Amino acid sequence: MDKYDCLKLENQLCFPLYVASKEVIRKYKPILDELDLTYTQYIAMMVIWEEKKIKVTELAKKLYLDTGTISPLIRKLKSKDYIRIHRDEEDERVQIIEITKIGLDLREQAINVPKAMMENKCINLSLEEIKELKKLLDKVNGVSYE
Amino acid sequence: MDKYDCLKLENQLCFPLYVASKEVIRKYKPILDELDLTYTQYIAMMVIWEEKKIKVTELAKKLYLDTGTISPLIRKLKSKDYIRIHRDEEDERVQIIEITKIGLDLREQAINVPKAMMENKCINLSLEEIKELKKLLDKVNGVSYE
DNA sequence: TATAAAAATATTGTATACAATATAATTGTA
DNA sequence: TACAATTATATTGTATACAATATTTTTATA
Repeated sequence: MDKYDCLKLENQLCFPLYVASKEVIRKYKPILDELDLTYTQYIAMMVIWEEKKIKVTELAKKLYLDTGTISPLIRKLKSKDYIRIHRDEEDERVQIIEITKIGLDLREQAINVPKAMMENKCINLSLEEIKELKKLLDKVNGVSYE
Repeated sequence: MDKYDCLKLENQLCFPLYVASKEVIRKYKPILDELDLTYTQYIAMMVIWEEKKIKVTELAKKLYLDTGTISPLIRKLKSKDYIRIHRDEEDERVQIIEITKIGLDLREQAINVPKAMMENKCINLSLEEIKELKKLLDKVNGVSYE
């Protein structure tokens, strides 16, 4: 018990958080490789599949991503023809993302991703623990349920 | 309730995990800026402060980092004179990291980092919740207590 | 004891991330 | 209605990350 205890890796919350995030994303990789998607591209597509049409700013906000990350990300998704991009006629600053036919087809394949993660037991927690973990993380993120 | 529910962002565990990790690291930034350390450099220094002397491979293992990440990381810490690096005489492949005087001095300043994170209420959880969250994350990471 | 396998690093390539800065379009206001 | 403030994006710079590949040294084995 000395004054340096607060600097021990094992006493941090941030570190297991950082490790868990990276390790879970790493487990997605072989599964997402089959869809030619990275993890970041996958969560972006999740939003786009849901919304069909969304402004770049809204997408960035939902994903908690910076403009410097979003710009090349949507360029990439566009180059894969999963999305189309056009300017808003009402406001020329705004870019609107729209899902393409190919993007929608990808969704059908993507349904197997969560299934595969489950089956490979990629997260070693019970359903109860997963729920509890998600609740705590949402609280950290300031996400509230109504 | 349709077949696409499993692809909704709000139904994922990975996403709040990914967001929480990034957001917590982002909150460290202004505090670590004063020590001229990035988050990754900070957790590396935590290990080195504790061990005083450690092989690169061991450090990489403790931090769950790839050789492609560790190599430039230790180069950076060396350029800041926080560490010294020399080859193991027993095994010429091995690099040994050692803390310097400057590196040890930094530790005294770093003691204020966890304090500052607390005081700024950077993580909006009770002590009880933090403990529970850490326990769940450690389980995800396959870390066990004895 | 050659030689294959393993271990420790380094390097290259691709993809994030975010801060800071810049630019163009829009909106608010004196 | 000029002009400042705001908004939406893009770009640049720095730092991660990890997979794949290469190199050097050590160890294991035929």
